[in-house]
Amino acid sequence: MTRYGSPLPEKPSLDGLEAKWSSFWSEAEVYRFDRPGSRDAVFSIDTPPPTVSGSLHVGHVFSYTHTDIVARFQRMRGKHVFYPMGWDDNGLPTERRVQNYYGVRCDPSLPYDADFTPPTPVSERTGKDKKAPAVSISRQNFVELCERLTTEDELVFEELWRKLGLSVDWSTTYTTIGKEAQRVSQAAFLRLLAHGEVYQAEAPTMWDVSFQTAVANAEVVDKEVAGAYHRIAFQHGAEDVCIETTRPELLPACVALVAHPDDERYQPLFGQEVVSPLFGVRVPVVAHEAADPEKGSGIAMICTFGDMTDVMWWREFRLPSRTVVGRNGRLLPVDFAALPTEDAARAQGVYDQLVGKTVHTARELLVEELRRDGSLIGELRPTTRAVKFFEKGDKPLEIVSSRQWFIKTVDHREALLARGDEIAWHPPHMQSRYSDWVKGVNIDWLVSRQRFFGVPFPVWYALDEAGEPDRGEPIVPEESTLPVDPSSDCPPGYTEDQRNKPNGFMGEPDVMDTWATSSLSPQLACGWLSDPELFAQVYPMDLRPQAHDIIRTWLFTTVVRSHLEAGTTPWRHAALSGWILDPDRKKMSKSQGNVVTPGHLLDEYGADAVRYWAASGRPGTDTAFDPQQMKIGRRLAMKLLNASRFVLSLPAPGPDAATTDPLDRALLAKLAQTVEGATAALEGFDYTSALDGIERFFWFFCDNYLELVKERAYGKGDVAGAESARVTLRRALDVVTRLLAPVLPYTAEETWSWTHDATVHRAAWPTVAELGPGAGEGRPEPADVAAAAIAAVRKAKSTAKVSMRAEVARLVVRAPDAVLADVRLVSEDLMAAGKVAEVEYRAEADGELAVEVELAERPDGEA
RNA sequence: GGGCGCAUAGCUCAGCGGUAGAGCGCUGCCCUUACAAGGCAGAUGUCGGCGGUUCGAACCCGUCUGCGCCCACCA
Repeated sequence: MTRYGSPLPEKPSLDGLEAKWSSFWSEAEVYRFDRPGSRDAVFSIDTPPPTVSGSLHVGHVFSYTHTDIVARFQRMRGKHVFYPMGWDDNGLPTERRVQNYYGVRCDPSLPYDADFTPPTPVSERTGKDKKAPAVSISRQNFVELCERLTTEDELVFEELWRKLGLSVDWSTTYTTIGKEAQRVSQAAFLRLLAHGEVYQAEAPTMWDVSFQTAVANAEVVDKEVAGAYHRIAFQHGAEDVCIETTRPELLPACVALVAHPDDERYQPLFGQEVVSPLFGVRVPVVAHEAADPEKGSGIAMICTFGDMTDVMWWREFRLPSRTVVGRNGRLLPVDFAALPTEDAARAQGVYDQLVGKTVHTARELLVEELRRDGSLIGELRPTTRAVKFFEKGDKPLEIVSSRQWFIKTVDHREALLARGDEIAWHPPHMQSRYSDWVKGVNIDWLVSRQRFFGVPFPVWYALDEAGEPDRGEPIVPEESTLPVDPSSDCPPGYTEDQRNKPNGFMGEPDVMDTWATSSLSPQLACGWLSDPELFAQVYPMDLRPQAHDIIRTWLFTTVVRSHLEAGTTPWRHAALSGWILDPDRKKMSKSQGNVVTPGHLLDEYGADAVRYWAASGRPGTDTAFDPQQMKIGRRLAMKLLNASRFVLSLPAPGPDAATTDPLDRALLAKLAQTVEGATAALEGFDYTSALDGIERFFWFFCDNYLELVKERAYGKGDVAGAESARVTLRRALDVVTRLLAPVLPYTAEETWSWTHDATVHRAAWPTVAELGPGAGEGRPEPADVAAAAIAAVRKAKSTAKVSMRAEVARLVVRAPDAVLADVRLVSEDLMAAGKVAEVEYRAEADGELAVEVELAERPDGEA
């Protein structure tokens, strides 16, 4: 169906509108982005690419609707709206989904199997197959499975988005793992490398032992974990020096003790050595301001590494490295003969039973030994403490020394802070979230991950005669050859048979973190490398909509990349949406199991009703999930259908019809105010206030105006009056339909199609000027007094428990002269609508409009 | 410990210097020729506490309390 327009139905219905109009929009390319040739005519949106690792939930529906309302408004204002959709199919979430979905795991040591058939998805298996162990597959097979599943998932997502009515141009989608994403990520990386903005370093970094990868500071979250203080005695001559620790298993990693320089208890020890229990290792006692006399016993172990404070002390005091926790979270072998120990044999004996054990087990074993040894003093003191976790992980992070790639951020802190001032934040207080984070940046952005499904770093290393890589001078490809995979592609000047051979080369095994790619979403979406003409017209972008919890990750890193690559902010506006809370006011999230899936909501209430609910959540404000609000939205949509049908079924006004009646003019004055208010609100991304004003007008239009002018519009009075009512009804309806179109795109399209030849979503946004001369300066008061008077009549009838059709013998209207004058202007409509026989006017010196209603006696004698 | 936000009718929230608002829910009435998955009407509040500024404060300032989020510390 590509022809627009449909007949006025007998009984309008909301059912089936989504199917009808979404296919029309698609076939007619209603939302296609056409290049205008100039940046000024464009409104471009950096849509958040949803993670394709499961299903969309109602929170997505919520925030994406907000953006769509803005997009539709801007389009109607005449902007060429660049509104692409990305799919974030890169990285760990996808890996995890593929593992669970197919029951596979990646083993990089396996060779590629070209004839590999994907296993039956776990969810479709029956009987004992359900519990079959995971199948090991090669890295390339694994990556192919990731690509296959994300492609399927993306189709499901797109279908839902279309049903919700997002006005995305579906020909402008991008992914974060596809060829173009790889090319853009690698090219941006190489340019940073050339400018010295990215570097690699061997350093202690936070490490997830389950995923066995380094993680970035921004991805770290605190969780409260139960633990206990262990009081452990070190020996100093004949005396004990007691420390308290929640991590006794790090005792063999202890390289020093530290106390505050002013702490008199420990001042005699500074510069001396103490001896650790069980292991007999001599460690120095040092003084540092950061040591807190109030915590524990006031003197602490410095271990390699318990936390980032340890790292700081280790660096400042140039302490040795005694690594005990390995990358898999298990204890590594340690050779005590190489350490300054009093009794290497005993130390080795104690320690060897811990090797290969998890941190948890090692702790229990070591505590037993300490107790037996008598160096565990007193009882354990239970405590809860915040422990750092990878936000997607479920085991505490360890700090592991490893070689990683970093993008410089610390050096640019001031500049990045200033970039924040160039962005308009909605709501404004969200800027402080950004500023606080930037001010606190104290380590560079760690972008490498020791994983499989990600964008590879496009570098190789030459190997010397001993087979050792020269990391100082990485071999890089020409930008034109990107993307490359150094694990299968050969660097320039080498042949494949030199791979991993002395005097040959090796590929960089790491991949980039997801954020290293998604931080380039503006570059990806706007065709940075592939389409310079497009890029010039849409970048920097107008709007970044996103949730406030990823300001420190996505928003921050995007600003970093734009700053370093283009010397600009990526967008002019950032609109931060809130979360969806369940009825208990908890954040709705998958892990909590309180997620409501949007599919059935759309079926039950209709897309417009769901959108209406979404529009009730202000920018940046967490909003409760509320089906009741969807019912109201549905009622509004029904009202639009019915009111439209009614107005359009009245006799059409003639070509010379004009708004002449005072009530009609007052209505247009009211509408002019509504248009002004809604336009200003939407320009400031305040779709909630806009909708509030529009809705208020629309209900006034239906409940009061429509009822008041009904009789006149039927043609029961003079011709001029009837024509004025008919033309005003149509004009107001036409305008209010366009005002509602961004929120209720399906319903508005349906009613619009009854009288127009082209989609409402490309129609011009209403202006005050089109309401005719004088509407902008017109007085809405006559409409307000008419509404107040008719309300008084209704109230009287309601109180008397009679039908609204009951006759009124007399109205007595008391008000100051100016108000009475307005009432006189609308008296004929008032009398017709209220079935009033006579109106009496009594002038008062001041005070409000007061209306007395005298009901007519009924023929049967009852009042 | 620092920062940000929030506290208004039973619920969800708007109002942000001039007589307390909306919707839902609740109660009552009405099958009124657009609409019964409707319509009309009604009741409901020391606007978190305490001070201050002001002719006047839900609104501005200070302070306290409670809730949420972010950051830091986490021996």
